[in-house]
Amino acid sequence: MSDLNISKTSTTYRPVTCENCNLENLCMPKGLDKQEIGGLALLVNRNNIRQRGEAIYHAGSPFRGMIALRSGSAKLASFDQNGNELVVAFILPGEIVGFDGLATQLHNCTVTALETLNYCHLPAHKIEQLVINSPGLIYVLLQRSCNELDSQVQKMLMSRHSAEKRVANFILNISERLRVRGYSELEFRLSMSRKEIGNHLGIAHETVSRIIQLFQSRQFIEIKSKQLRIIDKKELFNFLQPIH
Amino acid sequence: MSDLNISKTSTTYRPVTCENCNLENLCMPKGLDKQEIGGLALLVNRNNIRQRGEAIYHAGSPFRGMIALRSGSAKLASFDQNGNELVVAFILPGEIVGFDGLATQLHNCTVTALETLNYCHLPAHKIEQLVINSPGLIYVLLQRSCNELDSQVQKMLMSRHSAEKRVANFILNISERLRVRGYSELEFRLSMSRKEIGNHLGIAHETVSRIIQLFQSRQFIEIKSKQLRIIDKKELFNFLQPIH
DNA sequence: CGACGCTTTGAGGAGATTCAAGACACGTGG
DNA sequence: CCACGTGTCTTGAATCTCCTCAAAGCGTCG
Repeated sequence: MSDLNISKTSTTYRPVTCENCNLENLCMPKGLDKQEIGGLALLVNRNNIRQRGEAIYHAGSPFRGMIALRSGSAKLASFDQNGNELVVAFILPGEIVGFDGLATQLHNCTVTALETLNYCHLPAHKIEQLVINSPGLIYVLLQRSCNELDSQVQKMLMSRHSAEKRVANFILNISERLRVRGYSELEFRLSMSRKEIGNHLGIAHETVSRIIQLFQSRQFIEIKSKQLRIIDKKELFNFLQPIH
Repeated sequence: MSDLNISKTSTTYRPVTCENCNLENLCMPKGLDKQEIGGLALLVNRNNIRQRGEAIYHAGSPFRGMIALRSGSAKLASFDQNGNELVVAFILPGEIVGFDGLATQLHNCTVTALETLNYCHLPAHKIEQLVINSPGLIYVLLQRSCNELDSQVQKMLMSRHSAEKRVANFILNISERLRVRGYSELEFRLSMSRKEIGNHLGIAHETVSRIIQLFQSRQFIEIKSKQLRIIDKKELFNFLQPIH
């Protein structure tokens, strides 16, 4: 609380709105005019926090609206009829979730914090207003949704490849997404467990572990627990080639 | 041409538009008011035809717009860097494709006719008009896109299961989609090859063949070449249960 | 009718899983 | 600050599912 007050009285402080959000062009406003961004700013709830293990929304619950992650990371997971978890995606800052509930008005997935995170929330009941007042934003959501479809197809393509290629691609994919968002692309923390990685990639967690050790033994990466450093990006890319 | 003229002078003839399309509630107009449907009718090109093996659009080509299949069937396929095909989905009447090009304005996938087909086409350049003139339609597209995402997650869930469960689920999935669209759910023609089924399900075509024969030997189905009859739907469902 | 592709069936092998057990890391409480 | 316990991670060995390769049968279309 005291920290917050200091910030508020600081001369450099400005409240974070959509206009000056540092996720510009990564979150929803991409491609909108200033008027529309201003309108969006009035609808969005900012600065929501979740601790590791806490959910933002649950599978089966009514559609909550769209969520834009500002910091931290999360996993998006679905469940089969027996309650087995399927990790659909890992979510990084600037990425959006919520599409899994938009069509049916019931969430298909659960979003769970992998570490302390902060997010913006566009409530479901305000989306209808946007259809009339800011159709451009709905179009942006449509584009985002289609981006998600594209990346699902990419994942489907990867599922045809060996476990080694999947892990190499996974590391490079996280690296690239962090780079685009201004984080270090060569050194970062894997906030998810081996089990969650394996679940997401469709391989056993023991296999993930073996392959990570293999990459380390070949000096492609250095791994200490969850801390990852990419030593030889080129060799990781080579792993994706047909010869392997 | 002469057939067309006969139709036009026939007293029972009415041009097919979005207002009287027999795909009502399956194609895009779902949830739109009459004015919007009328507006859409002016933008859509109807009665496009492709023969078996011909493409509606190709991966890598500029976004053509949205396609609603009216009759026949198609496959939606992506390709990896080595040109290997990945069958992303099979498309049945009333279903929509085109999302793979909407975000990037370049198609990610190729759509190929599996048999003679007929489709409606909403051209790409007219979609921008819709954002302003008929935001409701963009919202419908967003919902459809999210439906696609949901079904991709379902496919991801199935990929965790055995080859037998995948084939059982595939047959039941086609059956259900045909039923919803008013076709026979127990007897139909599989317009795709075993190879394409295997590619889509992530298993070898020999495995598909073996499992289809297994199902036939157990009297769950009857298969003659591509003609399929479901004899015991319940037993196919049983195959999806954990005990198997 | 011949050729080609699709489908079926068999045999052997490879990659990944499962099971098991020990090492390690982390958070808690003494 | 260290001991402790729990969950995560690593490593090994045996097993299994499915793939690959091969060849024959079938269907279809020019």
